[in-house]
Amino acid sequence: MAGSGTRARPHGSRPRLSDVAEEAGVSIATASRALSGAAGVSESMADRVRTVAAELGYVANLHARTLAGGPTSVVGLVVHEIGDPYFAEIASGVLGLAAAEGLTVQICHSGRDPEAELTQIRTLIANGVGAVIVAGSGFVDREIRAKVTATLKSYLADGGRVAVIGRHHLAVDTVQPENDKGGHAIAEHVVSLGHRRIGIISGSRALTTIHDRLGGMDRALQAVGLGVASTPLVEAAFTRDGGKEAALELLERAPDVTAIMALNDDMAIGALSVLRDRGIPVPGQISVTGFDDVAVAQDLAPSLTTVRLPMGEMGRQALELALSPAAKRSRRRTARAELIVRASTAAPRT
Amino acid sequence: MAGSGTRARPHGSRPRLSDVAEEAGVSIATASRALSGAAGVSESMADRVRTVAAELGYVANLHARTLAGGPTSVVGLVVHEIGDPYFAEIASGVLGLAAAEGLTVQICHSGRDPEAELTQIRTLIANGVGAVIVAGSGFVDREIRAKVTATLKSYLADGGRVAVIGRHHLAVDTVQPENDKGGHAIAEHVVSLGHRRIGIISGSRALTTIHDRLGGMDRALQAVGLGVASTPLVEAAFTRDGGKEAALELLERAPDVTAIMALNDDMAIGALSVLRDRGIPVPGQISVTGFDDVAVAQDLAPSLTTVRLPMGEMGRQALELALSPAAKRSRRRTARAELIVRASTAAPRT
DNA sequence: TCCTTGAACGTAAGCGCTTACGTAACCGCT
DNA sequence: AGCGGTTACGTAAGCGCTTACGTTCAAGGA
Repeated sequence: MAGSGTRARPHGSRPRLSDVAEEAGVSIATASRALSGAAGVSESMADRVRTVAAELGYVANLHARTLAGGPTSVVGLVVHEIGDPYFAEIASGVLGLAAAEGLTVQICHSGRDPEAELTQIRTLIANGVGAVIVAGSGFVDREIRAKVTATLKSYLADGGRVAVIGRHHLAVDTVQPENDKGGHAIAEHVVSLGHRRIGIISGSRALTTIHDRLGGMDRALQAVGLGVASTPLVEAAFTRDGGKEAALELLERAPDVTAIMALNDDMAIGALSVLRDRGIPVPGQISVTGFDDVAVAQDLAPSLTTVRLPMGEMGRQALELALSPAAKRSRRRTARAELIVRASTAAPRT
Repeated sequence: MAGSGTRARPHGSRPRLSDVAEEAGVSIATASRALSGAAGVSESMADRVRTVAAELGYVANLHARTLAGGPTSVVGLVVHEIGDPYFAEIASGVLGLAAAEGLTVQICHSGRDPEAELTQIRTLIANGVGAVIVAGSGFVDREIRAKVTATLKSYLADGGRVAVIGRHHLAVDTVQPENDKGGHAIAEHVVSLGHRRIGIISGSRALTTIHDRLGGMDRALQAVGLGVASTPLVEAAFTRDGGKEAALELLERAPDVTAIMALNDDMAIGALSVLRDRGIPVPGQISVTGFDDVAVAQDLAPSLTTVRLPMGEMGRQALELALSPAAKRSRRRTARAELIVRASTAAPRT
């Protein structure tokens, strides 16, 4: 953990609190109180100290402050992959609010590796962040989940704050997108268009998000006598390339499908590219749907029918939860899923 | 800066170095040396301490370590907007290498506001990061630039490490994409197809990146008796919506253009959507080009002719520079620009 | 055998802050 | 005038670590 770290500068030319105090002719205790807005300093004195601090360009040393028990001003954010638009937009929401609150954010991305995620959560906690936000689906794996839960619990017990996005089984503050409802809506849209030979391209079912979305889809399919279990389904990486792979395999296994539901937009984009390469018209021959409504979904050709999730807002709310005083019971905010019908879906050819 | 921060937990149940030392029956100095791999401890003793530490689940307190003069393990990254694929991919490169090196990354995004950027650089430095990476075009504004430079210089003088991406005028380690060369390549491609009535949609020229890209384009245009100065050019926000706006205005001002060069992919995407809305065939009637080659460029319809920049690699290299020991002279690494010809460009109708 | 030497470990002094507690001055009250 | 109660500030004890400097002890040279 240290190895390649750069060495801290010895003193630096940065003024210290003692410099400010001396210059203002007060004790460092008074200076500290004045600058932190604590009680016990006269208004005139506080003003004087603040002025001197400004003149000297004084900025408190975060490490010293935190070590001494002051307020923390950094929060941690763990995502699967920051390069993904889904997570990038969540991060953007978090960063936006953080900046407004004068906080900075430490971000880790796990590359979708459960072990790495656990390690990173621990690292963030060790780094002394005041709050941790974990974004992205949890892993179904019992053992990992137990460890994550235990880690977060003990962090909470130590006074840390935690919020998760899309992981409703953890008993902590949660921002939960309506994965089930969204899955239901999109599947219902597809069947209501008349599709009955439907294929699904999915990420790993080890992700709870997938599980929930599939659950919603299943309900809609059941309503017309189908079901996820009896539907051709291919699992692949939850990415564009995974979508390509899955689409290829799906077309092989079930060449007669009239609709393909992808479990996120990235996979749908991959599927679209495969269909384009094959010269299969969308939605003429096959309809395609996504999930998330990443920014580019509207710019694809055909523009993508999908379920919109307010990613930025979700990030923002997660931070809000994390910043609000801890509650006895864990709170939950729901992020609405909204069906966005665009040009990639149509009734099947008869 | 403090205000909304959460309060640091008082003790927490986290084991401290003294706990490890006691358990192992040594002094904390020895324990510290053993864990940091410093000399002066016998191998057997070091092993014992490490074992105990592992058993106790000991993780060093970052703040204490840094305050005491240990190595820093967090680096700062400043980008314009983390939600943009361009910056998200840079961040992904940084995070990837950082994780491998056992470092964590504090990310700020300025929302393209020069003042905010300066503030955030200062905040990161105040937070005690060991290195800061500033990504994204610099602002041409003299005053701001001087302040940024001064801030980074004094940070460097204090032993901090700095690397910038795409800001060649700062005398610090730089990863520089070939903006000029890329601009030249794409413009040359367009004119070589036969286009002579070309429009440009651009972000603010206050960004050095834009300046450089336009410079390259100008050289290519000059070669056929044109030039940026005599070319219809619309400035707007460096985003998808900015691209829409700019495209609308451009079509009004110069309805007879046969090609539109956008200064990044986001703007090109916006332009494409306007053209689609208007029913203007691309590239049938108007060719469109972008810049950056964000992931979705290949998935648009038509797929986008653009200039590829290795964003992830740029981020990675920036961190590499920042981690390598400081050199007397500032180093520069060049990120190659590569023309990617896809389906959005064609010869003009005759 | 005595002294030098260096490896191995302990002692303790901070790093720059926050804050519990102590102290002095001052208020109004009886 | 004498008292308790504020208020405004100073003193000093850490927060959990790193590291310069001491100390101890075994090995080696004379």
